[in-house]
Amino acid sequence: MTVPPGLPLHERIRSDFEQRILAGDLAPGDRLPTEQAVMQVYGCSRMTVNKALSALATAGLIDRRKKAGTFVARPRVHSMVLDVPDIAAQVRERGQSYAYRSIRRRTRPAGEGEDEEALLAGKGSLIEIDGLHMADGKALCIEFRLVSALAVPALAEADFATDPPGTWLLRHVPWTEAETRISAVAATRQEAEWLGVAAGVSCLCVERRTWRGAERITTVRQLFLGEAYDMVARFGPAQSALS
Amino acid sequence: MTVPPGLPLHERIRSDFEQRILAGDLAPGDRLPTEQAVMQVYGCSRMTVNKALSALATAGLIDRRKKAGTFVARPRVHSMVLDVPDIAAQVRERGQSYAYRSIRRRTRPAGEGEDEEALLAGKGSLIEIDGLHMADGKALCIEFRLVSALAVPALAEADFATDPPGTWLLRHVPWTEAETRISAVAATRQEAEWLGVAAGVSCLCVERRTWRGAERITTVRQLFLGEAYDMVARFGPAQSALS
DNA sequence: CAGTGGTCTAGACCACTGA
DNA sequence: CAGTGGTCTAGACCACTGA
Repeated sequence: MTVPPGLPLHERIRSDFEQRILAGDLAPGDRLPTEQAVMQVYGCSRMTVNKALSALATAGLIDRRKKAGTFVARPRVHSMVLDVPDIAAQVRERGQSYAYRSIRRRTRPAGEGEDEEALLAGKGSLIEIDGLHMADGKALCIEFRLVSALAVPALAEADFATDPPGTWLLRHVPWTEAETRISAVAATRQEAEWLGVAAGVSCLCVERRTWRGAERITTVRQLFLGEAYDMVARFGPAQSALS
Repeated sequence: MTVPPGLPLHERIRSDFEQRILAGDLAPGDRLPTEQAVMQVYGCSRMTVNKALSALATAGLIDRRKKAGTFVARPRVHSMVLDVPDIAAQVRERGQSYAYRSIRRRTRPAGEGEDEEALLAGKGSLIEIDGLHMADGKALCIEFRLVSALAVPALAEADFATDPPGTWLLRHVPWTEAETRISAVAATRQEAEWLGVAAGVSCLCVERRTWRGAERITTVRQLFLGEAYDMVARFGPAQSALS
């Protein structure tokens, strides 16, 4: 009864079990009461209980099996929520000035036989956009981007004075799927020169491919100065699905 | 009617709208039919429609506002699902042999005044576990770990012959929250020596802090040889909540 | 075969909020 | 104030699966 009364009943039930699980009061493998039992405890209908427990099952906190019952799930290791930062916003948040500086922008045919480029271009050509993300006038990240000209016809008239290409694309070509690969590389001489550091400096390399439905939109390779940048991933057992 | 009949109705409704959204047939900002309208189309009760659309709202594909209606959401940029790899499993998947090689294992008091260590140790001491992840006898990753002795008393008797410390901890001390920080660093001379490479080589640095409820469990810093390793993050608009 | 969760109905009252 | 989604009920039938 110390619970805020504004909360819907199904959320209160969900939250109650969630807390008992997170506190370790209910350990992995433990059996939860049946829906019938929970109904009686909360004095509500079965649908309300089902809604609460289904949410926990979707979130991966519990496993439900017919006849057997409901059990606290083993924690899953393999997925975390990764915050993908908006570079411009993040730079400004730190109180620095942000700027995008273009290195190259041109349209060209896809390389012959190169699967990756051909896949991206479809039956059209490629738009190549390379540039630097600057923080307080200093290079923070160098970015090499390829965009399918067919998929994004409006790009020809795009101006990156206000928004860098990534932000522009997000605003104009909503994507549905993306794949990001993260690794560490040493900057090549050319890359280091653009970044204003010595060749061989360690960089965080982010490669991202983006789709809209089945259609490939863009491929980008970003090299961040390793010390100046990092990414944070958080995990609460699929909390994102709950709140 | 070409739909597999085995699918529950609410999932079919959800899937129908999901596909129309992902295909771009319904664009961000577009309004979906009201629950009343969907009821009539599918010839079902409102609860069934509500279950389908609520799932899409939870997944972030649609926004629902009273009186105004239901709308296709703008794609969110800021969260992706990061696959956190189980190093041992991943090495074996590549057909290589996996081994964990201990470098150091000892119990010591927390450093004085060091907030991070003190926080982790609580009122107890720290267990320090450093080691190498080996693939086919070659070092792939060096790992520096601190564990709260209070939080994990069973660790004293743990044997890492079969499972490396990370896997052991996961099996024995289910965590509820973790925070991962990813960056690129150059290996120090000492680190490079353990890894069997030249000093200054670029490494992917993964730092993770793990909680169980409010209690800190472990802190780990892993240095992967950048070329030998990468991480993949995928995004479908919170698909994880759906499937 | 009996207990459990999965699904669905046909209603109801309400809070919110845009017209 | 009227339309919309949020929540909840008191039932029902069913599929699954462990005893």
